[in-house]
Order: sequence, then structure tokens, then C-alpha cells
Amino acid sequence: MYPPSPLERAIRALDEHIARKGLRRTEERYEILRAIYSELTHFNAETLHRHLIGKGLRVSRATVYNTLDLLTECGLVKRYSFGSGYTLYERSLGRRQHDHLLCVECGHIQEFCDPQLGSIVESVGALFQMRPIRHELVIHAECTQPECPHRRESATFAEK
Amino acid sequence: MYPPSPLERAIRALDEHIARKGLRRTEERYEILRAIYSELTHFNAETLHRHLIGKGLRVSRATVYNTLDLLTECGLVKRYSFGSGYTLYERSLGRRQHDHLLCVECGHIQEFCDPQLGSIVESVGALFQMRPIRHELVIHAECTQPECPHRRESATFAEK
DNA sequence: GTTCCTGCAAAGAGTTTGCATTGTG
DNA sequence: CACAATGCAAACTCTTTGCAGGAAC
Repeated sequence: MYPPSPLERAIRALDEHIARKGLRRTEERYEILRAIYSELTHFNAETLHRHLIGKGLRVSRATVYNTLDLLTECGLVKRYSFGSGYTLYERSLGRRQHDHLLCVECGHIQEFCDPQLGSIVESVGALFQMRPIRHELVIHAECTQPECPHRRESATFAEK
Repeated sequence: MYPPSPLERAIRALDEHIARKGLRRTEERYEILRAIYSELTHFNAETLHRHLIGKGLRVSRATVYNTLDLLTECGLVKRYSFGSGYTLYERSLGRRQHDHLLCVECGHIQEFCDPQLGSIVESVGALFQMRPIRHELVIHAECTQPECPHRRESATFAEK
């Protein structure tokens, strides 16, 4: 057999979290999890809400925020902010540690992994007698390609 | 003679920026610059506004935001966000490149410099054909000292 | 049946905008 | 004296909260 997909593992993890905490298995929670694990990356609460409504599901903004909190809490979703003042989320299961490279021209988000970063983080923590929990490196950069493939995708982007 | 202080250099840079752009030399702009360069670090717009009012200056919120935009634009102030959804600022002249270590327990912000980080940023940029403009590494960590000196300073802090 | 969770609408925080007034150049 | 910048208040965006109805256990 194939190993379980990230979505399948996420559903099981949510089952478990819900059971452990004595919460309710509501349809909304599983629908939101499904959308996050199979349809969206780097989304915000608003995007997610619109996406769900667009699929014909009736979920309120409040539930979206509540569920994002729940999923963040049990580690199935990661929260970022990228300096523009509002929050982005992404799924966390089945993904290795990565950071983000942002294009200041078109807003494109490129993920990258750098193995050296972990040791920098550890040594900084040690220096100040702190235990690192998580870190985020965001690089803002401009495109050096004259014909950036992403620029056409989102023509209306402007960085604050 | 002594070399000019960061505040003095900042005032001259603002003079120059204002002259170049044909803007007006208003008292508010210089007062705000002075506060930022001699009285505050890691402040937000709200803090800065209250600080100015506290000094007896009559400045509106709108002016604070406008001026922060102006100063950010001409490179005298840096803008961060640290993931809690709201924006922090700090002066940028007379400071070397540094990043931030945040205590998740008390919210204390520790600055640090790591010389290796720059080369990571450069190599990531090169990999994706991007030219890095700036970067921010934020490390969230917990204190390993039983009696953290900062914990007492801000007893009411709780990370979101 | 109890308690949790939802939807709705209203409140809240931080930031931005519109407009009349002030003051710099 | 023109036009930029200010103050004020209202608008706006994203997020949170209070409460009544509905669903899971």
C-alpha cells in the first residue's frame, strides 16, 4: 500500500487532537482542513473564507478564525506574517522546515530550505540563554529576470 | 571635533530628502525624528503617538503615520512586524544590520548580529535569480534562565 | 440533555482617508 | 498666496467577541 497522504495524516491528527481535548467533530473543521491540505498555500483568513463559500459551503468568518486557531494550536497549520501587517497561513504536515523569499515587485512567494540556518538559530539561542522554538527568515528581493514568469500572474500587486 | 551623532546625521538626511522632493520642513517631522533617534526603540505608531503627546507636543495620529511612511521611505526608519500582526519601527542610521530574538514568555526583544546570515541570504537570492534587498530573521524562543530579568519588566505580556 | 460550536452582527485594534484649516516656501 | 501638511473624525480592514440557536456526544 501507499503511505498515507499529508491530508490523511492531518485528518487523523485532528481526530486525535479533538478526542484528546474532548472537542466536537464538526463538518466545518474537516472541510477547512481539507481545503488547507489540498487546495491552498499561503492563504489568509479572508482568502480561505471566500474559497469555502465559493465551494458552496456555508461557514462564517468566525468559524474560519476559530478553526485556524485550533489547527495552529495542534500544529497542523503554520502562521506567518511577512511584514505587511496581515497574517498568512500554510499547512505544516508533510513539509520540511523552509523559509520564504518574497518578490517586492509581484509579491510572489518562493519557499527555500537552507540547512545552515538551523545552526545559526541554535547558536544565537545559546548565546542569550534562550531555547529557540521556531524562526522565520524572510528575504525581500527583486527579480533579476527581465521576463519574470510570476509578474504576469498578479499584475495588481504593490508592496506597502 | 566629534563626528556627528546618528541624530545629527538623520536630521541632515531628512533635510536633504525634503529639499530633493520639494517637501515642507514642518516642526512635527523633526520632532518625530528626534523622538525616534533619541528616545525610542522598537516602538509602534501608537507608542510613538502617546510618547509625543506625553511630551506636550500636539501631533495627530495621521501625522505620525504619514511621517513614519516618509522616514521609512528615505531609509531613516525600519519597519518590522514580528508576526503578531502589528507593526514595529526602529531607527536605522548608526546601527549595523541585526536581527531579532523574541522571548515568547515576556515579549522581550533581543537584537543580535550574525555575520553568516548575509551569505545565506546572498546564496538563496542567487539560486532563484533574485537580488536580495533586505531580510529579517526572527527567532522565537523561551527563556532558560529561572529568573529572567525581563520577565518582571512586563508582567502582562502574552504571545498570541 | 448538556455542552460545545456555529452563524450573525457588532465591537475592537491598528491604520488610512477626506476635508477644512494651517503654515511653509 | 499657492499648495503641501496638519488635525480631526470618520472610514476601512482584519480580527475578535457576545449571544442565541443548533449539533455532537
